[in-house]
Amino acid sequence: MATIAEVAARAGVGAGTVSRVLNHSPKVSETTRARVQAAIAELGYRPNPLAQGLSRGRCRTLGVVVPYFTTPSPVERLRGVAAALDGAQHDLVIFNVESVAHRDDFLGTLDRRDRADGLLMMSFPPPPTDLSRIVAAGVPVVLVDAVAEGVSSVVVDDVAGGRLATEHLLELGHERIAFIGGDPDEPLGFTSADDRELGFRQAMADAGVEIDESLVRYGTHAREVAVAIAKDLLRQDAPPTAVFATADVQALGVIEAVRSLGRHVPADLSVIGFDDIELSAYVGLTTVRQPLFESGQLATRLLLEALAGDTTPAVHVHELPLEVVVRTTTGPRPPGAGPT
Amino acid sequence: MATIAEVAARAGVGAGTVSRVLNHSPKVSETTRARVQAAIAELGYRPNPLAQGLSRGRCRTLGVVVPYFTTPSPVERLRGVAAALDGAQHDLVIFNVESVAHRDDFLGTLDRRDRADGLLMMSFPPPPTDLSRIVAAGVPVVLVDAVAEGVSSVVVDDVAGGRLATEHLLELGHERIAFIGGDPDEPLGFTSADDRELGFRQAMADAGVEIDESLVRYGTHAREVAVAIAKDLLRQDAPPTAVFATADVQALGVIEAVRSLGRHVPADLSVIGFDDIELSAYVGLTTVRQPLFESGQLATRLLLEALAGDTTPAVHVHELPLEVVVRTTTGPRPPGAGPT
DNA sequence: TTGAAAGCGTTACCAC
DNA sequence: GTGGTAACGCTTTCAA
Repeated sequence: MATIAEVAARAGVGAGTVSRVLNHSPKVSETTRARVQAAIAELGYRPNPLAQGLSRGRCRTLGVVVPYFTTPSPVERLRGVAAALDGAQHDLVIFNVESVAHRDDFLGTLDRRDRADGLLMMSFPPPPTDLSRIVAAGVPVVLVDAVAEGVSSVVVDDVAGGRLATEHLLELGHERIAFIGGDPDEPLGFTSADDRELGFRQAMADAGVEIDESLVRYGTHAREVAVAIAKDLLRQDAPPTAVFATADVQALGVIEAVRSLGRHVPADLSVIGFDDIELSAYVGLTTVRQPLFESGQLATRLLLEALAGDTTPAVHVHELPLEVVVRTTTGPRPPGAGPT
Repeated sequence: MATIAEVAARAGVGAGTVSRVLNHSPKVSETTRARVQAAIAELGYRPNPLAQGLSRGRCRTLGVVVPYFTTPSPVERLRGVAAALDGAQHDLVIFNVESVAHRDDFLGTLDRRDRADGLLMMSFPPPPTDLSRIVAAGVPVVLVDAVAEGVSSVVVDDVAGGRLATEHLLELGHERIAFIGGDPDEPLGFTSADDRELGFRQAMADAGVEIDESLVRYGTHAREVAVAIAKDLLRQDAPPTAVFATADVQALGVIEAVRSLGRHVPADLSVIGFDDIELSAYVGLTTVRQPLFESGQLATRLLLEALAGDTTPAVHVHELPLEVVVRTTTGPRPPGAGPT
């Protein structure tokens, strides 16, 4: 592999000049530039990224810290990241988080420009001390689906989303509405499900409909868990006529449970989810759509901007719109469905 | 950020000694080691990866070159990669390929240890010249779902898989079997669908069943494409009673088409796919399961082995098993379904 | 406009 | 065992 020194020798110039040509410095005469470029071409020279990184203090790498990066929502977001990164001069490094230990490992070491030029953190609230250490170290950070003092973020209004979902069910005449939230023991502390619950409660209160707390459940995103919850819900004396699950993967589990009991969606149970993952369109799940792809794309753009400009862009919370996508899993409350 | 020099100064030793402590060299006395470690702890020192990389000629990074990394099969494979990488001292860099230009860009620049210590290439046959250039540069490569001279790979027997799928349908009594292969204009030159077609043709021939070439179609993995093909197939005068789609995503499109025509699976049409992506289990798709997760995991292990040992491991083609997973989308040929 | 040389932070070789 | 000191390959002053 040719080095800058060899190129310089061949072109009969100093290494500095080659570097200037490489970095499009305007202060190089046309003739030398041509000569250097010829030498570069002849030698098939490409700069060593490690050396550039060491010298410049950056490493042309974008890190994405993301829990369970192969699950549907993160994947959609990463699709957006990849799209925004296309053509940009940065490699995409994935820091997959599956436990608090993972998270702390990564966050503990990413507070320097030699590991990643910029960081995207997705769907988990970074511990404030880690975050501020990283920011203080001069590593630009953009949060997706989380907010924190001093860093830009891309979010949706989960409370409003919870309200939207609930209102949709209320409008269809449902009153015995079950709610399935996130795992309360989730170690990474995701908050969006809680916010959606808040929206659920607000909408119910606004509609003057009392919540039957026995219909409020929580569970992980494992399909079996949602299946079990739904079965239990349906076996009650007074089963719900509708369910709001705070994640599509849970909603899909609910549908599976309904079918396995020989019941039908939405005739016996209306189901609305949240996210609008790819699978949902296929299955016909009614859901609150959040722009997952766009969130990754926008966040990446913000990060690239922060990297490009020498002036740090203003900290801003970008809110993406939410929208109820009505498909086939929600319908009017069945006429004889118990006392209101 | 503390440097090795500062640590050395604080510990009252030379930088070399600190380096030795860092790299667990045995030739350091216990007392100095303790002193150095104390200094490291006090200063919160962590070595600069860029500098280490430059000096050592490696960069503790594993690159995965993968087309459409957010589609179901690659995602499953990446899950295996991440699992195998857990705890390993390497960052995961994704080189997402969506065009020949992408591919050539990456393959053109990845022939050096300063970009990635090792490379996984998934599901596309790397151009031989690129591959040999990379290998010649000393970058260990493992192929997944592709084979090439001189590099280890993890594969399945796609021909046998095509046979398996076809035999399953034949055993159910089907004879008018449609086939949906991959896009012949696919620019990256995936070959697995072609091999599966070969297996399809072999099995049909072995069973003495003639193939109606009007039932042999090709298309991309976009769902609409499979939907269109299936609709067209079903509108024929003598429609098929079964379909073998070489990818689950296509099979799902077929099912969608059947339903949209008011027909039923498998009563009107049996459908078998290939891959066994996560969605397939959910939908109940009968399919030929290939160990996607395991392929990524095994390939990563092989690569890590190659990186760890100073002796290059023997080149070997690892074949993973294939298996028909019978679920609910295939059934016996309906009695009155046309002449055999 | 250009060359020379001093970093950037490690590792590894060579003496002691 | 340990310190000193070249690399490693680039960027970026500083002079000229």
